[in-house]
Amino acid sequence: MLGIGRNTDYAARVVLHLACLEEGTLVPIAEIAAKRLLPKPYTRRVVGELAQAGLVETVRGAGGGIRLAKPAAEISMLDVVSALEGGIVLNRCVDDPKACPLSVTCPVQRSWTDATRMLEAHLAGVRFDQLADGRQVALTRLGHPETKGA
Amino acid sequence: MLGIGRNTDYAARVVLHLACLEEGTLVPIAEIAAKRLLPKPYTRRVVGELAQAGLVETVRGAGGGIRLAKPAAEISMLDVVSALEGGIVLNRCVDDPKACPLSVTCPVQRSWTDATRMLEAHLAGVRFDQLADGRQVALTRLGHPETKGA
DNA sequence: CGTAATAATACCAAAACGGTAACCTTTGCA
DNA sequence: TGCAAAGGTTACCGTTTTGGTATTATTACG
Repeated sequence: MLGIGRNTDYAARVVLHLACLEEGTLVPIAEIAAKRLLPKPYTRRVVGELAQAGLVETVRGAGGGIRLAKPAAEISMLDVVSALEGGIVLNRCVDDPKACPLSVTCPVQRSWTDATRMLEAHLAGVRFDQLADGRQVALTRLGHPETKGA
Repeated sequence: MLGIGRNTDYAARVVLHLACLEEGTLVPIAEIAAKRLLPKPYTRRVVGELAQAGLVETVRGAGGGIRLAKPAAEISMLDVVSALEGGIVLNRCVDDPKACPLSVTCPVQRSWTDATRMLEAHLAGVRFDQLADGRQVALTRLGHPETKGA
């Protein structure tokens, strides 16, 4: 099945969680993992990749945690997918035309490239401020009284 | 990297090869593999999945081979991807909303579904008669004198 | 019956996936 | 000063997938 991995899914949930909070709120990874029902140790690695990609800032030490590195409106789903999956390349020849020795006259290559660009454009249009819109309330209703910052 | 596997790529090349020929032309798998530079034994397995999906017909025995099961115009890239990848499901929750316990109020789920549908629709619009358009000539120019049927 | 072809397996090594565990480093605070 | 809370890093683990080969049917033509 053509699709993303769990890590990308988890990353999106982490970013969404942060986007739902007051801008700049610092939250420990463990708390996010607990509230969003993610495996804690794995989530730490995932967050590491989000940080490397510059989507999230981390603060070490007691009282530390993570926060968005920029406003939610400036973070798209494509950013998250790129950070975790290393980009969208539907077929090898999209990245490296020489991967296929018949590429000179290959009409399929063009088709893969078009599809890739279209998917990229669509995901780039999905921004986390939209996704987060009024969602603090929802989480609270799910049985997590204090969203710590909301 | 988010993308298809080699098998799907190979399958597309096989279908393209057949689409370039006179409708109904029977070609041995070995010949396609040779001309399109695909690993022979692997290609046979791939063709098997194309046949199971009803995209290709096989004829056993001496003088046998494979041919398209329907006109190239009725075969889309989505058909090939579905046959080989088992469908497009960008995130697990697209197929099974209960996969994520927070799905009730999850705005991201909608976003994955939209992206999936969009990609499907695009690939469904890529049909092999378009791709094959006038391509017999090209193959011949690449140094394969007789395309056996063209 | 022999040969040319696909069908269906079984097998394989290597990589990726999803996850856990352990340990190190930094930091705030008593 | 020293503990505890947090993230950083690394190693490991079992399972699945990937990409591919080899083998053994089975079918059909002549």
